[in-house]
Amino acid sequence: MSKKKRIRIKDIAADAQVSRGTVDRVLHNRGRVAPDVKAKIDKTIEKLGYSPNIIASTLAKNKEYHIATLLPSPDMDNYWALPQIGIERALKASKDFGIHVDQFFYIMENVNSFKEQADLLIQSNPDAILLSAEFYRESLSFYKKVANLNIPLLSINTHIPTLEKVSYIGQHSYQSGKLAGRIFDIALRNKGDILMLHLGSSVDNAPHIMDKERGLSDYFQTKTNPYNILKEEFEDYANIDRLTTFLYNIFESTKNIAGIFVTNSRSYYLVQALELLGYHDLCIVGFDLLEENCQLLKNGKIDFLINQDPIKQGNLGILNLVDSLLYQRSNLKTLYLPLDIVVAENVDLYMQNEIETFVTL
Amino acid sequence: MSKKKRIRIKDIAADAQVSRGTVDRVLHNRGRVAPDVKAKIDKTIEKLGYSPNIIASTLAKNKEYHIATLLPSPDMDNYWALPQIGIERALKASKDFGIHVDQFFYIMENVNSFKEQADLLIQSNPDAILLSAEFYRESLSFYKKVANLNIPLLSINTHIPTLEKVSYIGQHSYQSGKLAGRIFDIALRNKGDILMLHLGSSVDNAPHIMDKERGLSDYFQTKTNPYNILKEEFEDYANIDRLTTFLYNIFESTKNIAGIFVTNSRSYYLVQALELLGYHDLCIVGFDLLEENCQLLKNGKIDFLINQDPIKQGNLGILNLVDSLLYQRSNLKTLYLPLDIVVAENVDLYMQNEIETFVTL
DNA sequence: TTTTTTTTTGTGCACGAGCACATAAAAAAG
DNA sequence: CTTTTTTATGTGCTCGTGCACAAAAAAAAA
Repeated sequence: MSKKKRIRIKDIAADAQVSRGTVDRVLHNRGRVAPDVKAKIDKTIEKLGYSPNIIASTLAKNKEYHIATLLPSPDMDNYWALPQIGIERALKASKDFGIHVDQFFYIMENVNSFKEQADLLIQSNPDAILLSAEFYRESLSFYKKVANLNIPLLSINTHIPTLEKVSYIGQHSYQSGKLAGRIFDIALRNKGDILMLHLGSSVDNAPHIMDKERGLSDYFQTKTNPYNILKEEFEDYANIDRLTTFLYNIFESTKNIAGIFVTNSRSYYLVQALELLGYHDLCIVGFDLLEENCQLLKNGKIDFLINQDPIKQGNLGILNLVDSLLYQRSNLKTLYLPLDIVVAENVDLYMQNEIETFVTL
Repeated sequence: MSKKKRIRIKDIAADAQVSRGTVDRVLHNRGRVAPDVKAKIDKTIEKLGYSPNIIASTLAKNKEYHIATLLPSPDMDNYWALPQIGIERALKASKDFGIHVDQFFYIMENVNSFKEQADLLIQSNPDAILLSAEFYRESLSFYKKVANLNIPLLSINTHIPTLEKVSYIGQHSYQSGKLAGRIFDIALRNKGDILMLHLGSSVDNAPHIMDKERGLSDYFQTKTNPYNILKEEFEDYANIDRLTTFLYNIFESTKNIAGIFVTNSRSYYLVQALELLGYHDLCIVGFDLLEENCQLLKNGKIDFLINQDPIKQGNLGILNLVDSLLYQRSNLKTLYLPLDIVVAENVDLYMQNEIETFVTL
């Protein structure tokens, strides 16, 4: 509760008996300061403990920053509406700092639209980039182009570990597979087989999906495994009839399935098909708190959802970029967000939080 | 991607052909403006869409705010070190806005120190208050004193619903009891009894603990309950020998206990005692990600921890008060944070997030 | 009408930092 | 020992808003 006032440049100048301008040059390493004077000022700064007033600095700089995002369009995939909420919230908090967000959307599962939007993004000449690269190969060439620009780059949702220098905020996909394993282990009690279901296309070009697969397998590798694990992929998931037929065939050949792991946010499609088939006692583990999924969770049709917090991904993604722009420190690093186990009893609390406007500072 | 510039007071003044000062008076309802002029300016504001630049406003106001906190001392109870992390983080983000945090700590389970610190707090004449009132009766009288001050007041961790006007950020205790019920239901599979254990004193003066109790009971009320639920309270929990004896007696009289629900963050004491007694196969559900608890979770000695996110409670608590001070809007409301189910497979992700410095905007 | 009072409107400085430019001091060239 | 060049240091304006005070206009009193 000491009553010390915040130290300003002016205070340092007075203490070191120089002008504000000289202190300013020392602080920003602009040179043009006599060595002995610089030493003296450095000492004073150390002594008084200066930290810049970001408020005043922002106002004085009067600079505008443009953050460009490159994400899948929410129109095609409900999941991608969630990061938007976080981005919006971050923008609200930082628009007074001169931050603008220019959004570029590509069509999920359409490589060309990715390339196209990527080029448009680069043409827009942004000060920082937030992206989720859903295509492994194409994203590599994008990274290469961006590398020369020397601007902060951060990826969410899809971690490409090949490029360590690119920082990432999002789920630890491998670990989420392991977590799913644990959940099945608790819920199934050594009875029945587990079906791992990829509802979507070109899994081989999406490393994060394969990581989940490995995670689940590895979980059971460490113990004497009482479960068989089946892997299936189905592209035309939105066609419920075809999905139903597809599942029917699986159940015909494998009678013992007790749990199904849907490796993305589309478990609500699966449930529709299972309803048609009349399967009610399966343990379903899926991802993400889409409205549809949550409803089924409450009805007991889905047992567990693993939340990868896409809202927070968007929110922290932008805020981190803002931070690195304003403070021009490259603090960007990789951050794995928590994986929340969501059941009927706590889903509302997660949902409320997602709707609730957070503090807009 | 429209290129519209941010509207300033100056722009409104120009458009309405008045001076900045007049616009300022309209914006702040300071009066002293001719009615027709005010109407004109209001229309222009509407037309151009002004929103104040909080950066410039903060700088110009040059005002210092003092937020006082009244929380249990972390020295007595590790749990209370966690909100501190969140408070520290919030302070870092908002100190440039002239925010100061003055902390008052009371000794847990010592009513007098609460009253004493509460008085000191009021004497310090704060601009806003963050508190956790662990004593039901005493907190009521504190609320009464504070009500006259007419300053923002927000409570965390302990919700006193009797006073609806006091906003709250924290766990939904009742729901956390229900969640524990569900967890036992999944893990125990209709076998054995559940011991609900309060490690601490004067539960009758701590409504949030009683809410957890009700939640657990109610969960099983809705279904044909295969479990017996025992309730026990033990005050001298830090004395492992005595705790061990206490538990020994319980197990002697009740042979069928399969799960233990520790209603606060002190499950690591329980595990110490259970080790001495040689019980290894019980399903333990506790609260909060204390270092000690997390270690036991990874070792498999604790099965589940429910995270009430005390860090976020402290963080959002302060940030909300900051928000209401800076924007002088009373946006304070009650927010129930998510209840995270934490197991060995996701605990590290929660811990990493707690250590990791978040964006300091 | 003139003077006084009241109401309305305009202006200038401050907040703290950034940056351009002016001035002063020291070093190099004449 | 000047003059020129280089280096070092100081000053003044800017950002957008808030607020005190000055100035002007209108209304009331003389």
